Amino acid sequence: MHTKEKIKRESTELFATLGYEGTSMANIAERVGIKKPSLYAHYKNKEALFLDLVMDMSLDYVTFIKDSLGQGNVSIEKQLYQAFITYVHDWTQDNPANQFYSRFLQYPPQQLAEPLKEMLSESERKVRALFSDVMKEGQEQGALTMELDSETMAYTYFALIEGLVTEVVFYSPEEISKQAEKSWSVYWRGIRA
Amino acid sequence: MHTKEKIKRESTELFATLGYEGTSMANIAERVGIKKPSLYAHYKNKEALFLDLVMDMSLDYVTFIKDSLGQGNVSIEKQLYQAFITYVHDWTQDNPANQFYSRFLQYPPQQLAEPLKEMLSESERKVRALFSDVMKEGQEQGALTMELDSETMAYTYFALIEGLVTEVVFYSPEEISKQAEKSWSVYWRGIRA
DNA sequence: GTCTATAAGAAGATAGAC
DNA sequence: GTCTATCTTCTTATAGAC
Repeated sequence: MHTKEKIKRESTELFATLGYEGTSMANIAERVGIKKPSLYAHYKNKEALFLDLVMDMSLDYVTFIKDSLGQGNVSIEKQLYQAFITYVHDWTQDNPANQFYSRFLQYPPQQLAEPLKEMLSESERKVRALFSDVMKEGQEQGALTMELDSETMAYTYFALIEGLVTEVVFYSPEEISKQAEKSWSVYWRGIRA
Repeated sequence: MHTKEKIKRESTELFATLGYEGTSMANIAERVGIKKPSLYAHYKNKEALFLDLVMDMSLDYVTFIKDSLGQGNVSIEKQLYQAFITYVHDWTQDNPANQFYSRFLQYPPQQLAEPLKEMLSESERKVRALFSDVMKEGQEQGALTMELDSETMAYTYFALIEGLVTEVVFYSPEEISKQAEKSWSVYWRGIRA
């Protein structure tokens, strides 16, 4: 089953770069090093292949976020800062899996919009809940302001990260990482007690 | 030349919804109410049509931002807040032109990436400079903190807006507008003097 | 599982009449 | 400027041999 893994890896990259319609089965087969019809021995059709990738992504995403949050035995500020920087860094790197996730979360192929949104919304909900808890803990510890509610802080946290990642259009990953440090200080000033 | 306007309007909507490869010339012609070959009397080919739309967008974008900034005879806080809310509101509405702009800024069709980026980078640069100036003025007036530089405040401002707009994937425009108010308060706490 | 061959259709684009 | 007819190429997908 090594071929199937190769199909996944190559098609992830192609879909992320060229989009769903922009990527052809012939295109994928060529990269894998097999002929086009051989793909159909592994997947019923293009949609099935694509949805299999989406499934993988949504699982990996939650794992990635949990890891970036790290252990709870450091200060809230450190914990949030670390996850913030890691997230922005990894998401702006040339990482096909992340690019795939971001792209199709925002712009799914229309006929697959429903199942795709269903799969990914659940992941996002989990991740946001995770951070909302961290914020609440921070408030209890007296590290974060009580003037704002924890959901707002979590929501804004994600929006800012999302926005920074989007800047890859104009800036290099290195510039964005530098800018992320500065934007963090704006955000931290905004939520600290 | 009424037909050309109709072609632009309909194709903007289709491209924004279905993407570049996902939109066919037949598809556009049908919406316009003409036959496919008639399109070629107005545009040399699909790429030319698409690039004409991009050109329009980049012009409209700068105008829109200038308008949302309003006159300078109110407080910096009001001015920034107003533009912030307006931007998020308009960008999450069902507005084909804005959706077109956002989509292809982030994910251009690969063969058009170069000319497209060239056209849009210039608009973005202008808009950012506009805001950087407002921030500097705010610092001189003593309304904004001197601990941060004006570029950082401007950059973070845009990143946050971008991120909020991205949330349309999960939330309704109304929910996002509400959240934008709250995220604004985080941001304002972060930059005020 | 992989191949060659091929079907069936849709894509972008052109020729030439009106 | 718009049409019908057509070309060429590319698309997804299947049949059937090995």
